[in-house]
Amino acid sequence: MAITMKDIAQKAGVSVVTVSRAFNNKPDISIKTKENIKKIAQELNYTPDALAKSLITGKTKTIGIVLPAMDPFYAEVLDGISKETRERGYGVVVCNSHANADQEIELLRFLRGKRVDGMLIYPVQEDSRYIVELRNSPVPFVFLNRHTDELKCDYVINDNVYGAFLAVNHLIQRGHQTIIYICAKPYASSGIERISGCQKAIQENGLSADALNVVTCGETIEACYNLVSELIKQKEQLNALFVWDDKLAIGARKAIFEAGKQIPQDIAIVGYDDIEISEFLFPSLTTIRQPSFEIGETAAKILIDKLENNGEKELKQIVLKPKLMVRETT
Amino acid sequence: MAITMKDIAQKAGVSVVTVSRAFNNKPDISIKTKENIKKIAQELNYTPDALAKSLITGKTKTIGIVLPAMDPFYAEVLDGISKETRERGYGVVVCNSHANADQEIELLRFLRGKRVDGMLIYPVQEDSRYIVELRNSPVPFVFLNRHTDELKCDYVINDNVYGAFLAVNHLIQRGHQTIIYICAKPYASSGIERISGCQKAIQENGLSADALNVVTCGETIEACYNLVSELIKQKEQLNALFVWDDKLAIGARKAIFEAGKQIPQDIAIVGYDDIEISEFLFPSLTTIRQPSFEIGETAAKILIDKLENNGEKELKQIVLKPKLMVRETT
DNA sequence: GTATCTTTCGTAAGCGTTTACGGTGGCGTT
DNA sequence: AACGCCACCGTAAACGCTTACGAAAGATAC
Repeated sequence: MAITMKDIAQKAGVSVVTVSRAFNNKPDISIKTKENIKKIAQELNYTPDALAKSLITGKTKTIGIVLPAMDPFYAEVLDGISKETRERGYGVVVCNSHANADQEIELLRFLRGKRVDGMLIYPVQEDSRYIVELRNSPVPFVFLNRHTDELKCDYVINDNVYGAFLAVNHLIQRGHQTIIYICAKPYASSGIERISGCQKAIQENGLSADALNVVTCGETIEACYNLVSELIKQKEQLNALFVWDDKLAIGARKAIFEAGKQIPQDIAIVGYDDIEISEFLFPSLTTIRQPSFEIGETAAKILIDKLENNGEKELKQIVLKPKLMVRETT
Repeated sequence: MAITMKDIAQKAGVSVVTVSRAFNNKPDISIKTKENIKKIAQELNYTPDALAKSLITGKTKTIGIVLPAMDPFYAEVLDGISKETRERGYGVVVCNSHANADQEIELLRFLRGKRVDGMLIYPVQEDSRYIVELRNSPVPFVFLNRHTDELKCDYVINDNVYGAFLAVNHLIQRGHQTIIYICAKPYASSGIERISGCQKAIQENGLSADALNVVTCGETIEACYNLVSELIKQKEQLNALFVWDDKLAIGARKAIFEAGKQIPQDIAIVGYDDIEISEFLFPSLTTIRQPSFEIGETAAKILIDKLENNGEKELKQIVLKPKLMVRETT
């Protein structure tokens, strides 16, 4: 059994209430008693029971996080969240939905059960069940890098339209006339927006709509590797690739090199995210930098602000601008 | 305010106890009442308060996880843990110590406060404060991929001595006479063991001790990139590199390519971990595969087994064998 | 018709905290 | 001597749930 306040109270010859007050540094306990209590707590290696405390205060000082996967990109988002929550005295419960809508719902319930004060959610968006789940939930939340018209809520996203525009525009300015977009999640808000960003770049540069070719791909490196290998075999004029994210771009690169083609001479390639390794690939990867750390940090800030001034009802919908990082693959 | 059993009890015209019993499917509640209660709970979108439940049962059905960082390798360990915990009905609270001993201690306390049933710990091992912290803690735990002589406890590790041996032995058999080991954590158990594995390979192949050169490196890709760039400038005979992990190996590759050298013709390179992207680099990375997923899965299994048969006192110390993955960089 | 057993439910207590409120004793004031 | 005040601490109730125990009602037995 763990040590409780009762044990300390007994040993100190005071009541449990006095012990509680001593820990919370209330002014109506004498300094002597406080010190004595703290000394005894130290000796017994007492750890306060956060469950009991939360039960009564109604606050857990914890926020729940739901991510669809755990890869370098999400890790950076998580670091941003961690930084902010740590500074503000909050703990986090991180959950991985494995990009599965069922598990996502389960996790939402799990976190509600744990009475987290708020949630940061990177929804899968396979279907819209998560929306009814959230609508019926009393727990405040902020979306990470996703939004939906079906639910008015706070979010922090990067401007996917603009990001995709930057990528395709850059490829066109490098002289490419037909561009293939390898898209992993055409159903998610980010997918839809990026496709429209691609189209915008095509239009503004006066190319015809069929200059853009959107291909759907699985979310593993291997899937992208296989897909690009196939594309190279089939298409004669494949010379500009915009890939869903940097991770998949690694698969694409491999397929290109193995086909004996040069990057960027034969085929140019642009990724998305700018994860840490992108800069250190050889040739280094041209990509669209998402402010991943900042997305996490900002979302956490908005959520905690909201938790602490309960009044605040105003929606915060932040759109961060991505940035084109021109490197050696274009 | 969230819905409680009291609300349901009122609406159903029964007592709170009956509601509790209905949810736990006790046999002494009529089927009719059970169904009615469950229907009402559904309507009100009731979520049981896990805090209150845990307070009284003494179990949270949650295990705490402390990781020193969040990168592709740890993500795989985490996936292994997730799989096992999910199947056994446990939730997880994931924490990142940022390879910082102070934060690690804080997290250990945080998790104890949250009354997790057990912990899975990947200790930083910068100093030994975590040991006294754990010694004074009533919470069962299992170490992930680390161990120490100072504390008799359960762990699941990969055989670092053997892994390093495989790497260096492979380089020697490829004809290399002098080998540089770029080591990131010479103080941790894994670091110490890998260095000794390197030495063993040197000895068994009849080379003199100074054929091995251990260099300490920071833990970022950039640090390794800078280090290897310097090494190339300084050393004439640098032709075989064994690098701490695959992530750092990416930095090393870049430095080598930029210096105009070829891999593996001029310089051969072996990594450690075999993260997903290693296979898809070009040239693909020869590396030592750690069974990362399995480490997480096994550790979780041991911990939960221990939690569920309280009797079990026997220490489980599992050593998994790493595997040499020969690819194109050697 | 009484005794006994079953089924189905309620009452009371408690998990480890916090918070509102009340009480004691010592001191200064008049 | 009576009063009030302040510093310090205790009592009681509550948070939402579970568990042990008991009780009311119907069913079964003789």
